[in-house]
Amino acid sequence: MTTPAAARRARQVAERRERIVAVARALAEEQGWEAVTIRRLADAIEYSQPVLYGHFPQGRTEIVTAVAMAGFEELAVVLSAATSGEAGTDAERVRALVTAYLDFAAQHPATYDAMFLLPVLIPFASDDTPEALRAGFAAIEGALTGLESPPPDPATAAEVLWGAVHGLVALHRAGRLSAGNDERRVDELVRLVTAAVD
Amino acid sequence: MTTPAAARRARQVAERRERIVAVARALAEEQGWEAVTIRRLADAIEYSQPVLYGHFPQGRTEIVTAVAMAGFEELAVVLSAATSGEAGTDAERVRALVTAYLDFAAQHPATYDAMFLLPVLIPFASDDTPEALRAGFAAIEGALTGLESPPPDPATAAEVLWGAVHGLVALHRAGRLSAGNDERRVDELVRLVTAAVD
DNA sequence: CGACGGAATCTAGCAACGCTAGGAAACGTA
DNA sequence: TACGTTTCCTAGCGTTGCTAGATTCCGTCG
Repeated sequence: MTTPAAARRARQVAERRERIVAVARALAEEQGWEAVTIRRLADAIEYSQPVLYGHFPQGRTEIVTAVAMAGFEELAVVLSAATSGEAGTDAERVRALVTAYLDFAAQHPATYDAMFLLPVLIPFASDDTPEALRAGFAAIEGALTGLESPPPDPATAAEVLWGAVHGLVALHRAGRLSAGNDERRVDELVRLVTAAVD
Repeated sequence: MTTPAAARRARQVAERRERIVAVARALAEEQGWEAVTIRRLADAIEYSQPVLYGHFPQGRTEIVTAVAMAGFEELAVVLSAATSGEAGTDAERVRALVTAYLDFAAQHPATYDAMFLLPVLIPFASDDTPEALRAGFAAIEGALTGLESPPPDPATAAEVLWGAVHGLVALHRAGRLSAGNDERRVDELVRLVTAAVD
């Protein structure tokens, strides 16, 4: 049986959990993930460190995972929105998708790191891959099947396009790409995807 | 002036430095970079920890950098070799390049991480970028300019292709791509690069 | 209302990390 | 053989993630 008090406690616990995730994400975006330590998080939420392990038994990795999951959900929304508009040429629609992805990565670098760089407790490419990840991938695949001459294997093509965009993000953020050339790289990528015919 | 004794010492110092780098790389490939600690390296070379800081004043990061540099030199060789054969169709030559890159990443995962994932003390996309990095990039760019219908902006196209391949490596190693689909992804990437016409 | 019992929370500490100051030892030179 | 420099080690600082055990709080029930 659930007494009112227990319900209230459960709510408080959930709220505190959210607060931890929010603080972790904000701190990561402001000062990088190496600044996100259990001690600092504990200070921020004004509890002792063991409390954090009550919420996240797997420790720091599980907190990073929570931020990553939030990011995947946001990214799925962003990509779906970018591909929902049916209008425009092939190139315009692909560009909208790519740009949306790049913008997301640029606006939330630390969150993006949690999603794609840091070790995290999410089952990928598996049967129980979370819905948000499937949705994001589906948006990419959908954009490709909607092309005038769709690729022969859309699922694989989606993986490649995803890889290409992720690669640009990774190299760009690591400072490996020529500066002030972002536009041209997008042009080139769009050209590759849309100009390829069998 | 350099006495014979000093020359011998210099040689010994250089050898020990190489030994540190070799042990770090081997340990990283066997157990991952998180297992590469100063204490363990010191144990392995049978010296105390401060000795390592004599060789690498910037600490652990500088050791990772040394491994990364070795990797960049090897990668440049591999890519040059893959693009040197003039024979074959466009698709075959691009495939050779891509495959060489993917193979290198698969065979030296930890080294690849040092080169592209971990924080490192190398000036990228700058005037004093090391020669090995330029050479690797030049190999990619060269393969593209050698196409039947070269891309309008080869340097940018090389960045994009490099990003695409790196993205595939990154996603693949993070377990984000469907298993047993590697061949098809390469097919698709080659298709994109070679089938694109202005 | 008051005492019990379980849950929630904190204090304190472990082992490991990167890194460094300061003293000891080894070695080349005179 | 004695000096002085270079090389090296011992010991320790501050930090990390994480946890065992004591303590405090709080809802429930007599």
